[in-house]
Formats: sequence, C-alpha cells, structure tokens
Amino acid sequence: MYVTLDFESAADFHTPAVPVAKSVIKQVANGQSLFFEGDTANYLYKIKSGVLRQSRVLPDGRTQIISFGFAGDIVGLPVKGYHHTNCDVLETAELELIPAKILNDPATSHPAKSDLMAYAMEEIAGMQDHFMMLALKTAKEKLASFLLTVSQRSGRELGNYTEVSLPMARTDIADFLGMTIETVSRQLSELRKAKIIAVDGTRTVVILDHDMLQDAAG
Amino acid sequence: MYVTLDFESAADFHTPAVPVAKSVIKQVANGQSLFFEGDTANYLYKIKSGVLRQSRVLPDGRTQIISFGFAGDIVGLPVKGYHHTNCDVLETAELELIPAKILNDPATSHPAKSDLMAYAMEEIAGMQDHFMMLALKTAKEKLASFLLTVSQRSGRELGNYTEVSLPMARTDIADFLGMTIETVSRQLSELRKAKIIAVDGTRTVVILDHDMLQDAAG
DNA sequence: TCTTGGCCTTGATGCAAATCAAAATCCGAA
DNA sequence: TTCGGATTTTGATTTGCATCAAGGCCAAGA
Repeated sequence: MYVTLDFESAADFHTPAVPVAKSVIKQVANGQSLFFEGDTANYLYKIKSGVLRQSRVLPDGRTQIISFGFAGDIVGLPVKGYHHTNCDVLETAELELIPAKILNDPATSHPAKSDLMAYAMEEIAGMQDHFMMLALKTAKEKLASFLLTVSQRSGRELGNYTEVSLPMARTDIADFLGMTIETVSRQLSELRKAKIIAVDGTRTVVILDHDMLQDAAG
Repeated sequence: MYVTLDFESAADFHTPAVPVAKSVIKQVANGQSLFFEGDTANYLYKIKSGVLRQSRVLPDGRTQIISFGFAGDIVGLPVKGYHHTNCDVLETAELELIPAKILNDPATSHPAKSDLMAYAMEEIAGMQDHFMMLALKTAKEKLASFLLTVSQRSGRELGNYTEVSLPMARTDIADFLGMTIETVSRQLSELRKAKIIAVDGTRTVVILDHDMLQDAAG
C-alpha cells in the first residue's frame, strides 16, 4: 500500500530582496509515493541514498518502468509544470527536495540550478541507451545489461565478485525491460546455471564472471 | 551517399563587452548529415521546416532511430560537449543554428537559451512515450501510433481525410519502432485492407478513418 | 522502349518469448 | 517456529514476429 507524501509544509522559505531558494533533506521510507503522473510539480528530488522507481501506466493497465533512480540521480523534472510519471520509493531514501519554482523564475538562484540542464541532457542520453536495449536486444542481452547497470550504480565489491542487491520485484524488472516475469526468471536461471551469477534469496545477485556477463550483454 | 556539413565558417561572431551569441539560418538539402555520434557539438539545430532523422548504431551494426525531427523541434543537445547520435536530413530543411557555447557560459545571452531547458524536459517526456511504444505495444499498435504522431506533426487536412507524407524509408520506420521492414509492410497492408488508410505510392498515406486508427493504436 | 537496381510487398517457415498452468520458495505475522 | 499469502520458478504450449525467399513496382538511364 502506497502513501503519498505532502512536503508543502517541509520547506520554510524566506523572501529576501534577491530570492535564494533553499533545499531541504528528507528521509522517505520504502513503499511511499513521491508523486503521481499529472501532479503539479512542487519539487525535484536529488537522491542522496536509496532507490526510487519511476513508472507510467497505459489506460489498459500495461505498465512501463521508465527508470530506477539511484544515488546521484535527479528525478521529477516536470513538463509544463506537471509530473509525467509516478514515482515510488523501493528502498528507503534520503532525498534533497529542490523547489521546482527555480526552473521558472530566472531571478531565483539555487545551488543545484546550474546542474539541472547538464543533468537533463545526460538523462536524454541515458534514455537513448535504454531505447537500444528495448528495441534491439534479446531477453538474455537485456537481463545481462540490466545487471551490469545496477552493479555499476549500486554494486558492492566482494573480493573478485560483485554483490548486487535488487530492491525491485521481478515484475518491475520485467516492466523495465519490456518482457514478462517468467522470462526474467528463466534468464536469471540460465545465467545461474552458466555460473555467470549466483542468486542468494530473491533480491541479491552475485556477479561471478563479469566478462561473461559483459559478453552476454552483447 | 551522405555528406557532412561544416558550419564552422557560417557563424560570424563579434565579441562585445556583454557577449550576445547570434543565430544563423541555413537551408540543408535532403541526404546531408548534420553531425555524427561522437562529434564535438558546435551547434544545436532548431528546425524551421523539413524533416531530420536522429539515429544510433550498435557495434554489430544494428540501428535504432532515436527520433524524427519536425518543424519546431530542437536537435543536437550535447552531452558533455559531444553529440551522441547521428543526424541526417530526410527532407530539405531550414535550420536555425544555435551556438552550443551558450549552454556552458552563463554570461552569454541568446534568444533561444531560455527555451532549451523547457525543450529538454519535453524531449524527456516524448522519449518516455516512445518507451511505452517500444516495450508495450504490438506491431499493429506501433504502426498506428506512428502514423497518428506523424499526422499530428506534419499532416495535411484533405476534407474529411488527412494526408501524411512519409519522408523516411520503410527501413527507418522499422528501426524507429523496433521491428522489421516486412512487418511494417504487412501492417500497412492490413490497415489498408481494413479501409483505415489508403496508400498512394510508397511515401504518402491518407488516413481515411481517424477513429479506427486511434483504436488500432490501443 | 527496355534494362537495371533499389525499395517494397507478399508468402512460407522457424523460433524466441508470451501465455497458461502448477509447483516451489520466500517472508512477514502470529 | 509455523502458517498462509505473495512472489518466484519451472514446465507445456501457443503465437506474433523474425527470418528466409521470391516476386513486383518504380524511377533513372541506356
């Protein structure tokens, strides 16, 4: 059960002669929703720690995960003032709340403001990579690429191996990669049988052979 | 055969006390290339008329069309100073060349500068729509959605019908939608047999029943 | 007009992943 | 620790799209 948060009262603005917007750091627990598609965008969120999930849903219920957000990412860039995805917390996160109004008002200064354009352009490039993935890769290549990406973003070195925690459910992985949970599961099993990865419980994967995984990613 | 253009000499900058970058309008013919993946980004291009194609190619040769650019679009947003797609002209275009340097230097002013952030955010939203298309839709839904989109961007009203010209080859449509040319062709034929569209030559489609096409788009 | 070559369409077949269906496992609550 | 529901895995079957293959169309040039 997801609960939507209201940060309206969280920011405590002053209005000096030269407006300088302030940021607030908030911790948000697993399972909470930051915003929904169509909401007025009050804040952008810079992730200090934790994992977020951005998704969109077609009228008939088909779901696409747009991105998983890790530490360093900024989520919630609005279009014409509105959010265009849903955003939920998968792993309790520390977030820097950046007032969305800094985007509209050229006179308002904010430490994060100059980063935003660069971040937007990087996000565009990242989404193009995701296109290649969705349109051109096989199920095995998709899953291998996904594991490599998550490992780069939040993997823990463990001697020769890398431990990757997957805070998202198989459904989320499937909806991110454009395939079914059964196919996700089967491909994980095949990588496990090939000794490329080991699976510990359902939410932890250890990369045993990074080179083989890279090959599998195409 | 594509030819790359060099606009280095096109812009004629002065360096006044308060730098104000100038734009130049250029006409570029069908078949020319504006830039390639990896090129240093000297300009962004605002499309006044015509059609552009942005693409990326995997090492093994598989191609993904990232977007088709129509009048009003801005293409060539760089990442860390470099272009991350190839860009070719499909239909002779009038382009406003916007110097990329205005992105880096906060002191430089330019009429288009304030638009760029808004445009970047809209592009992100547009790419998310494309995700839904690639990952969730069937071949028939993809092609119907594609025709509707092109019709919105560059369709001509013809009484009750809408005439849509397709300046791109079947290969481009296929590489944009993540399918093969054979499947594109088959789906076009089915829409034609269902009297939803009429096909005139290979590059012109007339939408006969907009509602049915919308249904087919899912 | 005939030829050539590049697209595009249509047809036949194969395969990767979806769907349908159980069984196994995980994990939080009592 | 056991229980029970949710999630994940595995198996059997179907299917939509890719692949392989052939033929048609159209424009440019001989």
